[in-house]
Amino acid sequence: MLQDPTMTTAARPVRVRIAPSPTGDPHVGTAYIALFNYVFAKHVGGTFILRIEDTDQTRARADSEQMIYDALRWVGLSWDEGPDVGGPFGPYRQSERGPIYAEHARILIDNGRAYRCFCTAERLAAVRARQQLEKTGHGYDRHCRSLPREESDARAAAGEAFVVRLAAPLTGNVVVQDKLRGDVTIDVGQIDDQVLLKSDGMPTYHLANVVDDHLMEISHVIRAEEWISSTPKHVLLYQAFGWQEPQWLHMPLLRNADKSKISKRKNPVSINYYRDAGILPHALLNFLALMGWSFGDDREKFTLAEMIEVFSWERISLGGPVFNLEKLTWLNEKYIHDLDYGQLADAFLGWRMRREHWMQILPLVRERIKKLDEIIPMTEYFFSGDLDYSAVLGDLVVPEVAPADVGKGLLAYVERFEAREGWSAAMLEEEARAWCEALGWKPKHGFMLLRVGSTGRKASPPLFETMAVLGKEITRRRLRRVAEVIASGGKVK
RNA sequence: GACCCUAUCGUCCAGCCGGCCUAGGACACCAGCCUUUCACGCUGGUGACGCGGGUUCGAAUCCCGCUGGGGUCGCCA
Repeated sequence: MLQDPTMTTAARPVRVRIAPSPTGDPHVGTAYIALFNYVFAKHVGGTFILRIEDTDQTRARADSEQMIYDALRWVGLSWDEGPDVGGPFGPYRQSERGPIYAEHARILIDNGRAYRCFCTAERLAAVRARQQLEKTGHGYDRHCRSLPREESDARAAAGEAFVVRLAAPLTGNVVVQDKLRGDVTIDVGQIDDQVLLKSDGMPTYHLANVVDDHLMEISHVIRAEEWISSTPKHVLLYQAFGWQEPQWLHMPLLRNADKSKISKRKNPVSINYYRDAGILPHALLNFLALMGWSFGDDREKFTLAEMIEVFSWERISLGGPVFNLEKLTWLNEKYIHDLDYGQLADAFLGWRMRREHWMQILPLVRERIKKLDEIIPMTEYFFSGDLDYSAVLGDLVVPEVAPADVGKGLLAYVERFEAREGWSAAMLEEEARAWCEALGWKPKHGFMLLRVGSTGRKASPPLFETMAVLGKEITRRRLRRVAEVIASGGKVK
């Protein structure tokens, strides 16, 4: 009788997870991977878990976690276990699991599969620089690996700062058995003595991920392709602990039009953008399902329930799918047309027509209207996605600056607010003034550019208040797009 | 650069356990029909197996090489 390797994992209850890091806007890639985890789990009657990977103290953002919950629920995905709903394997927030990681790092030090490293950042930089120069190997030079245990213990006890590193095997191969791609064999010479525990006592992704997946009894790790090259390290960790590996499945990466990994420089990536731009949640989810997966017949529009019913890994294709806004829009149109009038009214009123949204807009226009009938025409750009700039092309200029440079300049402003936390009129204005100064543009020219770019008009309520209400997602998209319009001389629509 | 993944229309997918493929569907694009307008809808069209070697009676389908694309090389995830 042949042994089916999948039988061993099939025997385990299926438990899968999405493990986003709360470092910014809820990413469309998170929804994408969450979808496949969710659908697979539901197809086999398994459990879908949400775990928050917030081990990077410096990057975690307070509002990000809530936005992830909201965005995932908005598209229609819900989890059986997670920080906000609890569950038997908690806590589900890694920042609350510190002692667990420390304990496990300790286990590895004791069994010789990890060691303390006291190297300073400066020494590491020097090592890296020399490797660069001599074009020799790469990675940590294992300087501290041979430290006697007594010395290591003593220095740690004395309070010297250290990290814990994986003692990767020096010879041999590691095989990653990927259910989607077959066996991937890597020479251990490629594997670095990866940091497991940072000097602040927090684990790195590699340790936290492996420890949590094991403790939470995750049966299948379904994640994006970008993780495939660190998977051998994870396999090594499972071996070091003596644990059973989960089944690995690496999904293809969503791409920009130029095939690079999807990024906000080239594509809207925040789920909130699609929401604000008028995309229906089910349409977004359906579209994501089409990225790398096919229904089996020619069906392109289907419900989550239908997808769950017919789901199979065999229908995954591995080429990186380009996220195509036009096709999303077409699918969304189908969803809109299938709504009855009552549903359409509810969808529309629940969208940006909400009272809270009007309460932000009205203070900007009240002084500017004489009759109620002026409100809609005057505020139309608060309810649009992309704008038509054909009538204002002549105003998208800065005196004595070439269009290409005007476009580039505009992008520089976007970069500025991207680098800032929060979203407020005050911040936007501060950056705008500094931006004009840096470019040597008169504020009136720079500001007009921002005004026309974000509203499509020469006349608007106070610019920065307006941008604040428009929101980061819409503003970013419009400014990036108008930069293209300018640089192309109006060719891009 | 090293390692790894990947490769069918511009884009998303089907086909890939070899013949039924003069390669199918969808988006976009073009043309026509419908229509007082616009849109929807309908009909048709343009358009791809990256290249080179094998294996085979026969290859988009299997094997090898090349090339292209992507990812990863952090005390970020």
